[in-house]
Amino acid sequence: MLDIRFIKENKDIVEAGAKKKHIDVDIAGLIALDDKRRSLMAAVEKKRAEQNAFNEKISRAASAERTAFIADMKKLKDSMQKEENELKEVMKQWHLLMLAVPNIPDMSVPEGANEDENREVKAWGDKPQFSFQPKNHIELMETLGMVDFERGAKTHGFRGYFLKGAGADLSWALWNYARDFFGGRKFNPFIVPAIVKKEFFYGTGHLPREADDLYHTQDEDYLSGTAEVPMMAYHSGELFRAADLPKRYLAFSPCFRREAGSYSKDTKGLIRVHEFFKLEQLVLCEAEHATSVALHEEINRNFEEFVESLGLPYRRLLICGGDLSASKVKQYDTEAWFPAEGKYRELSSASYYHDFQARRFNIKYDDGEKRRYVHSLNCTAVATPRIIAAIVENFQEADGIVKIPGVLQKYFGKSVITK
RNA sequence: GGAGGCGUGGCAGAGUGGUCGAACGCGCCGCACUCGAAAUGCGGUAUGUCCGAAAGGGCAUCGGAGGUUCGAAUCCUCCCGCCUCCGCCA
Repeated sequence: MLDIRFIKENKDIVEAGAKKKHIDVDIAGLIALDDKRRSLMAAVEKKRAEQNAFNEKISRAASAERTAFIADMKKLKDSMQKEENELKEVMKQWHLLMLAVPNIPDMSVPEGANEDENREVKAWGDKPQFSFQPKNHIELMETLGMVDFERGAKTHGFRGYFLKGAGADLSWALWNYARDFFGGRKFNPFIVPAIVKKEFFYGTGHLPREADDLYHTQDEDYLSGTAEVPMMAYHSGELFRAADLPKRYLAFSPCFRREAGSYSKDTKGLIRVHEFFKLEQLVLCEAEHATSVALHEEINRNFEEFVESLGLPYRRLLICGGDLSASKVKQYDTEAWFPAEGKYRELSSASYYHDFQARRFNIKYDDGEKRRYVHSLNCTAVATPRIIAAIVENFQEADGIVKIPGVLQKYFGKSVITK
């Protein structure tokens, strides 16, 4: 959600932003509707003022006089009815249009129609060179008894999986390592609900756009695909002091994604699954662009350093306008190298939103002079099991065993996974 | 799941149809008194939105959404949350 005053004063910027994101939105129509909304409000409020003034008279009047006054008031009320109904209708349309206005992408976001035009801006690490044909994570993990897809499909269905043995242990090791790694960077650990009220998905921007990709319950609640939703909802409607900011959270939750519309993609393995676990970095900060930018770089670097500490080769993608969702200002993805496939796959996504989400969640802070909406940002800390697939593929040996990265060994308890 | 109770400003707590955006108290801010502080006295102290250069003014808001009424914190309906008891349960 943008500020209507900002939209009116910066019509060209808003329109150019939508165009860069390849989103159609009628800004001129919105502005015309807003003029209508304001004139209707003025008319209705004037009559209400009249009515309020009269109410005082009625309460003071003697009963004979009162009857006459009340008759007058009935007339006034009837004359108000039409404008009130019109205003209600205009407000409804106005809200819909306001929700449709996308956030403005940063200058540094490249032009581009879709994900094919995302820009690689950095690559780190040496891709492993194997003297043998590297196996994919499916074969490796099945052989090492880390995963069971067959019973996963039997139990859950398509995309189902069980992690077992070293697969389960490696998950716990990664969570615990991440908890220590990010805890050392001033993040507060949280375990958050995954079943969340529908309204909050509008706040983050996941609804209405991604409705098909979300599971929901018979109570009309939704299962969140990321802890970003409950973690933002946690502070909804709250007011901070500037001194309390920034807030840094490390939120752990199960994540549920229907993966509707991607039925033909990644149908095997642990890359694309219906449920997984994720620790997410989420930050709320003061409403300064420079602060948002600095924190965005920081939380993205946090993840890169986490991946570097594991020794996984990766690249950083700068997401182009056409692939940037409506609510975001800018996004980096971190992709790890998957040697068996011979390509990079996403491990993390770091985004900032300015006050776009905070307006919808009504999260403010008092800067000493006035109340302002906070800025919000988020970035993956670690998502299992996808990162496990990256680890086993990169650190496999000729005999099918997998070496555990040094930093993980004390959490995993062993330095190698063998049959 | 069943039964009952409750939701008012930063806190506490009145208010059951009419000058109620809301008493009293606490807290907080300013001023006075004081060398200073405490105590005391006086004044101020919600949010959102619209108009306005500003001063100021209008409107809305008593958990949320609707409704009844000339008029709703107060009455009605639905929803949400909290508390107590019963049931069930990791």
